[in-house]
Amino acid sequence: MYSADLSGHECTGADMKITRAQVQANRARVVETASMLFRERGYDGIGVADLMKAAGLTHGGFYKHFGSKTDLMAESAACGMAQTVALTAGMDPAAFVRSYLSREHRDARANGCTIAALGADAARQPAAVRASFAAGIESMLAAQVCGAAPAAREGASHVRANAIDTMAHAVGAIVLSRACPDDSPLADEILTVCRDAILASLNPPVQSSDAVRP
Amino acid sequence: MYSADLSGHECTGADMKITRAQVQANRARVVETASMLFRERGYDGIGVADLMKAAGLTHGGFYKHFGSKTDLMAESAACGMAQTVALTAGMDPAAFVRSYLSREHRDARANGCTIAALGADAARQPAAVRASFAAGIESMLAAQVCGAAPAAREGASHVRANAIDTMAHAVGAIVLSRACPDDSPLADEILTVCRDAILASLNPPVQSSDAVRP
DNA sequence: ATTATCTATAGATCTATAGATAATGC
DNA sequence: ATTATCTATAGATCTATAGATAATGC
Repeated sequence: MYSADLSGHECTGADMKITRAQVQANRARVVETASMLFRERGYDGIGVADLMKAAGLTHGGFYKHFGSKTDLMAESAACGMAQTVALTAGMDPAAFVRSYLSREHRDARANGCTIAALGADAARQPAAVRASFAAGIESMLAAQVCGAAPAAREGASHVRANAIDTMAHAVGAIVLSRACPDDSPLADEILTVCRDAILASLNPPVQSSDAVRP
Repeated sequence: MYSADLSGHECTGADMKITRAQVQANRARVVETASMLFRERGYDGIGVADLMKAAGLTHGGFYKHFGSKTDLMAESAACGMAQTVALTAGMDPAAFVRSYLSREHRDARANGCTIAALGADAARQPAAVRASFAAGIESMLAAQVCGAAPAAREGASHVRANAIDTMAHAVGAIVLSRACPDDSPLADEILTVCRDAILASLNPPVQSSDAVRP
């Protein structure tokens, strides 16, 4: 049901057994599949058997790769956040904010920000999962995702604070907008109001917009 | 397990049957209990049987009160958000922000903001649940929770935008902080950074703080 | 020989329903 | 007579494990 065939393994159903590299690839595929399906349905919204099936495997094999479903939550969260860091690396802050607070991002949970999709779920999970989230958040801050740049004018010590603040602001906007019904005017209003407010906070308050010209 | 006895019904175990008013009270108790346990454990984190037990009833009776678990999600969300509106009514914006972005609120999910606890869960639920969230968000905006006040200086049409923006900002800070491990320095840093940023946004940027004096 | 995967299953759960029981309200 | 609650259960799920199978890697 969940879109195409993520499985990319060439060996057909019956003949099982597999090179060392295939084992690694199978494992990685489970992690990537999980990172998407967890974002789509929540940690309690999909079981080990369905995750394995979506990755093209049977569920009995799961425990040869992972100690528990919780372990996979932690690993797939790291995978999802690394994906976001890679995807947004080198974006300028305004471009990042525009893309993060877009309808496209809001409506594509499975490939969107892991924190917005699963942060609240993570709060109810064991420490290992939350540690993975904290590490992922730090990696986003280090990558200066979330537009840390403008704070430079106030000194380097505020760069981090501004990045944290912008990240929280953006995450909250997506969470709020997603909680509303599809096609709800409020859902879109939240997105545009917050997008404009965050964009405004990226620019020195008094400065006009001609700084954008090269 | 879940704290005291919410049940407040005087009739002891065996003798069942109950006045009209008791029926209403039983139903209300289920809704209130659910609004807390859902916030604590998520919509998929507690079942109908345990909810009913926590309310002092057996699970078979559930479907005489509610059409489905989904119906209870929608109703208990409205209950939780009405509780927050009542609790914060008349607070000035700065006081609200200080209390919302406190460690106490972050660490008390069961009695805290329904949107921060369940907004991401709601996104995966049927339209009825999300409609309840949209209505609850509107009621918070109408109550000028989230510090709409300072926008007045820019004209009434911006009051609503500022309230939306502040709500998203605050929700995101709680979601982010809760995703981190207990006692994580990052969890507290997120809270204090965002609290200060939101408080600063409540005051005219250039103005000093002497306006606080009566 | 090792091990990744498979089939099959144990033991808990979960939502929802069916039918019995006993008190209210006409 | 009605109905809120109870006990009991159907039918699906869920996590995790046990043991069989078959290909890799020494």
